[in-house]
Amino acid sequence: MQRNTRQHRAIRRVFKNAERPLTPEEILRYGQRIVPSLGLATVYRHVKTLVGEQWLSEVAIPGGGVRYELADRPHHHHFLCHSCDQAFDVYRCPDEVEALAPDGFEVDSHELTLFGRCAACA
Amino acid sequence: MQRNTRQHRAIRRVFKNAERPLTPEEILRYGQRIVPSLGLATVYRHVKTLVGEQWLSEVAIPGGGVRYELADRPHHHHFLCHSCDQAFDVYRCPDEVEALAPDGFEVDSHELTLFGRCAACA
DNA sequence: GCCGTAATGATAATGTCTTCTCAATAGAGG
DNA sequence: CCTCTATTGAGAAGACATTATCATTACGGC
Repeated sequence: MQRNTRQHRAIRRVFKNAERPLTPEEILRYGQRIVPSLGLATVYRHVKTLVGEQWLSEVAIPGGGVRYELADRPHHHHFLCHSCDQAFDVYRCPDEVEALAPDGFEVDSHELTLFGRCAACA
Repeated sequence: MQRNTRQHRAIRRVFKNAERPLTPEEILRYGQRIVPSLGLATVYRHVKTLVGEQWLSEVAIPGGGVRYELADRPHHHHFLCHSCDQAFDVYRCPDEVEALAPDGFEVDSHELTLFGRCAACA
């Protein structure tokens, strides 16, 4: 991952354009619009590297598969549309979440996922 | 699943005693304390049936595997300890969660998961 | 433009979780 | 207690996501 290949540029461009977390299949699909020959193995290879470089971060959504998004986004949560199965960002967060844990439990992070239908599907 | 077998009773007892969501492996381990010969296939068979009967419900925790819990529990959320990898219940919930979604999005459910160390591990 | 080699992409292999198969076992009605 | 057959349990098989293999391609320094 030291050469500046078309595939590498394409994958980074896909994330720069995306406003939401993407699955490997979505990355492949969008990337192939830029480099039609792009293969799934290359997607996985670069995603792994980019996560290691902290350029991407993993998004774990209950029920859905693993997704990835730019690591530099501020704290936020996600919405999963059960109609089109796409994930979206939610930039609002309930306060005092850490205080919800039972006594004696140490909270160091939290995930909030909303489920329903996105604006396009509703 | 019409006969009242030792295995069936054991699996239901495990859930009645459990205060937290269990993975298939945990169900197997606890169930074998009651019926030592219990096999994993039997666990999966009964879990599937019990979910169909709405006696159990699936708990999707980001990052962790699938877990199951009694379906009759009131609305609550979960805590995943990254030290012992056990899930726990959290019976407090932030208000107005549904209002967090962007305009035009219809929310019909939500999941909140806290991560950290449980009381026993902290 | 050439060359060395990193990157690619098709496919095989892997790992993990879940379900299927089938001979042996054990509920439960008579 | 017998008999019928649903259930069990061990292992095989399947499904799925991710990673490894390796011949081919194409960056990029010279």
